[in-house]
Amino acid sequence: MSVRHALLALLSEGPKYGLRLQQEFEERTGEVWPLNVGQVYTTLQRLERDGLVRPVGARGDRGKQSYELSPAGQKALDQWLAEPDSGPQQLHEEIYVKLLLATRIANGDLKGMLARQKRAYLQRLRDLNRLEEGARRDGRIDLARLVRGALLHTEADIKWMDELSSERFGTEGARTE
Amino acid sequence: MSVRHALLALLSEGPKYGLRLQQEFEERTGEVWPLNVGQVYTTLQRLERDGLVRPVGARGDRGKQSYELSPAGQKALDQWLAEPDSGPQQLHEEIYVKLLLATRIANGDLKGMLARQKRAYLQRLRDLNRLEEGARRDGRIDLARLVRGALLHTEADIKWMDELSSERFGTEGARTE
DNA sequence: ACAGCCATGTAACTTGTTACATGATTTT
DNA sequence: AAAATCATGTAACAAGTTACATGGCTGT
Repeated sequence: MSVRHALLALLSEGPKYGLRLQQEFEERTGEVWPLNVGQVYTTLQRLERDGLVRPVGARGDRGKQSYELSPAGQKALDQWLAEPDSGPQQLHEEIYVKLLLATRIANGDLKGMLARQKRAYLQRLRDLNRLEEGARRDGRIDLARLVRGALLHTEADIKWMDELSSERFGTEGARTE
Repeated sequence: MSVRHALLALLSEGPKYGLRLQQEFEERTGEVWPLNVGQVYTTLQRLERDGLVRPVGARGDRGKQSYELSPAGQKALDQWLAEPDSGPQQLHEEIYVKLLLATRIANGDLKGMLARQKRAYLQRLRDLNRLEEGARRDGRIDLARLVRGALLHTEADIKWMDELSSERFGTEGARTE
C-alpha cells in the first residue's frame, strides 16, 4: 500500500497530474525507488475507483488531467498518518527466510553462504554511504534521509548475521535441550 | 517471492505434502508469520506451473499428495541461496514513505506523529523481547532468531526516527541553498 | 515533415492473501 | 450418526510492476 499512500500524500499538497506525481516521487526517492509512470496511472485509477481521489476540472495544457483528494481520501491519508506502522510485516523479509531456512538445509556450505551474504551487505553499506553523501551534497535531503534509513537497516542485518554466525548451527544446534 | 522460496527450501529436505509444508512453516515462524494453508496450495500450483516442483507418486494415506523439487527447482533454490539478497527492496518500506512524505505535508503535528510512531515502536520492542524469551524457553530457536531480526530492525527504525526528530523540519529545512 | 518529448493510458502478469467448498477419515 | 480433524483445492481480489500503444505539442 505504499505507492497508494504516497500518491495521496503528494496530492494533499494540491491537485497534480499523473506525470508530475511520478516526477515528484522520483525527485525524492530517485535511484533507490524508481517508479514506472504507468504505475502512477494504474494507481490513480484504483484510487478513483475507491473514491479517494477525483479528477479535477477538464484536461488542461497538454492534455494534463489533474486529480485531487476527495474528503474520503483526505480522511484515509490522515488516518494512515495517525496510525502507527502496521507491524508484523516487519518479519516478511527475504533475508530472514533465506537465512533461517538455509540454516536448516545447509546445502554444502552454510558458512560460505553467510560470508557471501555479509560481503554483499558490506558492499551495500559502502554504496549507501556514497549515495547519502552525494544526496546531501546535492541538497536532496529526502533522498538522504531515505538512504540513511536503508543504511541503518543494513547495519541491523549485518549485526543479525554476525549473531547467527556465532551460534552453533547444523544438526546439533536447533534442538530444544 | 518469499513464500515460493520457503516452500522450495522445505521441499529440499525431501518430498512433502501441502498441509505438512504449512505446518513446518508455522512451526518455525508461528505467530509472527501465519501462513494460510490455501496459500500453500496456490503457491504449489504456481511452482508446478513453472516446473520447479512436481507431484510425486500417487495420492497416499488420506489423499495426501506429496511434491518434490524438480532439477530446475533445486537449481532455482541453490541460485537463490547463493545470490545475495536483492537489495533495493530494502527501501520500499512503509515507514520510510510515511515519515518522509509526512515531513513534507506536516498535517498539523509532525512532532506528535513522530512521538506516536515512536511509542508504538517501543511497544513493539517490548512485545518482541517477550516473544523472543518465550521462543527460547520453548526451544523454538528458529522463531527466536526471526524475532531477533525483527528486534534489530525495530531498533534501527527507532534510531532513524530519533535522527529525524533532531533535524530541523518544516518549511525552512528541506532546502538546497 | 520528422524527431522527440510530454502525457495518458492499458493489457497483462506476478505474488500475496483470504474465504469458502469439498471429501475422507477419525473420534465420540 | 454427528462432530471434529485432515487434506486438498478454488475463486476472487489487491497491489505491484512492466511493456507497449497512443496522441499532442515543439523544435528543427
